[in-house]
Amino acid sequence: MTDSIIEPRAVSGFPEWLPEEEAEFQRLLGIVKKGFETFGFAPIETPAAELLEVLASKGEINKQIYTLARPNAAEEERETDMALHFDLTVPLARYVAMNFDKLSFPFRRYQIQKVWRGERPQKGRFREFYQCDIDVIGHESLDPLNDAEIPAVIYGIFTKMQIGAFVIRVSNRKILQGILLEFATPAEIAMEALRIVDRLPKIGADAVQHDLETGCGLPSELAAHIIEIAGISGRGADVMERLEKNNHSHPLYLEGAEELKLLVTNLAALGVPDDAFEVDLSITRGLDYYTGTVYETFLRDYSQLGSICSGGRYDNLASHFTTQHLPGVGISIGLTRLFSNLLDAGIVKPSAKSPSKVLVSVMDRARLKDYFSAATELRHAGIPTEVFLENKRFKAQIKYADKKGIPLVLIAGETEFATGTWLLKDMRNGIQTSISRKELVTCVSSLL
RNA sequence: GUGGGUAUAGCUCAGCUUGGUUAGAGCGCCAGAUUGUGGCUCUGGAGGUCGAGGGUUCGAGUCCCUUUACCCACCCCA
Repeated sequence: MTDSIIEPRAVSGFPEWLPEEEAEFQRLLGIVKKGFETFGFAPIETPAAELLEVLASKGEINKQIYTLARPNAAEEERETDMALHFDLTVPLARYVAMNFDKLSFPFRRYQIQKVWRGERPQKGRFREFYQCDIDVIGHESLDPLNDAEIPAVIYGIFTKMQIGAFVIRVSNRKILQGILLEFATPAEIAMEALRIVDRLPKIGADAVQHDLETGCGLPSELAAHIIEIAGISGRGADVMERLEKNNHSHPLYLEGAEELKLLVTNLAALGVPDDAFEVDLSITRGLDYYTGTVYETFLRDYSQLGSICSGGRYDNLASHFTTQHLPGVGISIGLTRLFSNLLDAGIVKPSAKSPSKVLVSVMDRARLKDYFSAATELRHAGIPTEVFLENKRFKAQIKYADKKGIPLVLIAGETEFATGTWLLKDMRNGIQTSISRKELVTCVSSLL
């Protein structure tokens, strides 16, 4: 045996958590899952790998896509056409196109899976991370009411997470697009202009004005007007009022305003309070497949964390895979990034290191069967229980419960066996109570 | 891809400017004080090729060069 050990190193950008952190992550994951299902979204899972051809359906192969390879495979059996999915939208498009005849529309699905991107990792940016997606896919058409319901899903989830005040910001790309088209801006230029406007909060009005003029060739008056409109934000009703005072008449503009109004007027009934919602016309999202409503969600006290959930409406999900017309609307929560930020900020705290609620200590190894049957009773009652199996002093057993965050310790030695009255110690306050062996489950339950 | 920074104990870091006995601290870990009781305290202990390679020097954790890794920011995004 060689005495050289390989220095253990994890791949940068591929995060992993300690048990007490992972438990918290799983708790949040459960909230997301429940939140999605509460709105009738059905879970699906697609493979980690797709054919490169499928992932590259939008034209070029994204620089950030990882392919799969077997470095030791013989030359002739090397597969180079498999790649890890980069998001969940393209796999969804493929899935819907393939199963079109078996799915019922509108199709409401959620998908919580890891995705992989070849990025340079840094704080809050990973190469492997969880995306939690919901989408509603319509066939031929999808009512704008679907757009209105999405904020309610988001609101429900982040409220349950108890991660502080947050705000869902919503806009509709058709509004700015309509204005640009009204002034005869070519479609591609309009698209580019929206991308620039998206950076308004980040780089400021002057920089955007400059970029719109020099980058897109917009007349300075139009650029200024776009910035003015994009600068509108606030309570839904107030923004709608301001928009109605504008005299724009382009059909796209009117459509966008109408859709936004539908969303705004239904929020209260859908359970989204005013203080968690804002219309912000500067939100356009850089991605060009969004065609109408767009969403971004921020924590009020930690806006520097960036958007914790975003998405929007698109015209046609799977135009590369089918001739069926499939409009949709969806959002994605980047749970890994959110979780890692929440941990750093101390908004979520690591939980206990073990799910165990009871540690059965073993004082007398000759009575093992008594300890095991007590544990079995507790387990049958659904109470996570472990028995201390190592041959160590009692002190070490108590210490173990303390370190693992196990709240209750069941104790029985010579005296207890003699009287049939065991001890139950509550580690949280140090209080130790004598309990009848027969009432074990009842007593434990009442302390949990 | 562009620009900065860091690398010393399991973890967080000091030591480097002004090179010089056995390289330190806090936390964590193990043991004991208390052989049926954790957290607090005290005592003791284990644990380091000072990222790697080369150079300068009588002598390098410290100075110089190379290299690798990681971190942060930009771009973009979740």
